Amino acid sequence: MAGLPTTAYAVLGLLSWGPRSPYDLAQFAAQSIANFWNISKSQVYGEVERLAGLGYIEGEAVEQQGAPDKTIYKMTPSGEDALDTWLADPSFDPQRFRSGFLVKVFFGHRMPDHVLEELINRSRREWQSAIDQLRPVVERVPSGSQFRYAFATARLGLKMSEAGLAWADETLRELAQTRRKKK
Amino acid sequence: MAGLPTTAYAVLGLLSWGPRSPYDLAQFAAQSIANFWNISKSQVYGEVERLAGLGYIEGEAVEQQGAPDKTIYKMTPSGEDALDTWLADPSFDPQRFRSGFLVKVFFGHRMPDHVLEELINRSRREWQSAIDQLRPVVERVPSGSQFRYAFATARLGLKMSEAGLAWADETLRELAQTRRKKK
DNA sequence: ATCCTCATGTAACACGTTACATGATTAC
DNA sequence: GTAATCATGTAACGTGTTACATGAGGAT
Repeated sequence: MAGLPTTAYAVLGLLSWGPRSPYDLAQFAAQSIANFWNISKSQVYGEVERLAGLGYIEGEAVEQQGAPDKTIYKMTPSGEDALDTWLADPSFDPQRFRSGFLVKVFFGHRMPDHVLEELINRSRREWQSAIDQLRPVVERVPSGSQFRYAFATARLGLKMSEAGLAWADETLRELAQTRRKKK
Repeated sequence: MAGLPTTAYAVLGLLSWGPRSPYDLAQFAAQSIANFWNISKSQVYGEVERLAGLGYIEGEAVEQQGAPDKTIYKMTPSGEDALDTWLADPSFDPQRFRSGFLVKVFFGHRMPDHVLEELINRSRREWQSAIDQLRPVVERVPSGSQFRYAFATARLGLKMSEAGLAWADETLRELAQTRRKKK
């Protein structure tokens, strides 16, 4: 039934944690769900527009000095309903993993070995830094918190990154071995 | 100065494995790189257009009976150059993971427990079936093959899926535990 | 006979990113 | 005092998905 894109519900959901301006929402999104659902700043502006049109949220103009005026949005009861209805539907939006890096690896037989190696090394660093960022988050999760599900997403991110790191190491070893043989 | 989107190079790269029609290319893509770089049918038509305009590939019309006529594209030498130049550049296009499912989990505190559980169960099945699909591929990789890098991407997919499965199991256990406490 | 899928392709639209714009602070 | 960043937002564009179209062949 519903029909709004996930991004719309994501914005709505973030607003369920308190009123915010689009600008703040974008920042909030970047620090919370961005690892598995990135939303660009402009998209947020678009979505609040749509949600307001549907009556799911309401905006209030706030004048400021020292910074441009802004609009702060907050959920309406009808927005809460919409969010909960969406959440109650267990239909499974397929997950997409998109990696230009892997496209290059896929054509690795056309690449000079050292370039492939450097590429994989970069991916390794990338994953390592994701791990460094997520590990502390996952470890300091308050176990009884009502937000443990939010943290669960970080746990998955961590596991995925660890898998990526392991793969990079494994593949680098294989590359080194191959090169030794060729010599 | 490159500048083409990854999708274009992906199509070009697939053509490096032999001439194909856009329709066949789309199928080929679906069976090879789709796990980390999905390309829709219509996109393929668009990209061959662009690549042909750049002189990277050439199309030849083929008449058929019993099926609509088609155009078969093949790489030109200048296309090979373009592909190799792109491959030689180790710049790192950041990987994006997109999962509406995780967005729901993120707001799990608003969901009835059994819905969350069902959702995670679905993701579990999803990952399990990815594993079932990838494991045989990874295991029958001919070790000396020039295509071992292509298989390496499947290995990563497998590791990622295993990580997802482990997470689902872990999270389901946690959920069950929480529910027991609440009773 | 009818319906479904295959093989080919096009068109419309929605999603998402990047670049632009602007005045106020903060940094050097 | 000049440059970078912050806080707000808009506009333009490119990417990607979904729906449409069509005739032949296979399935029931």
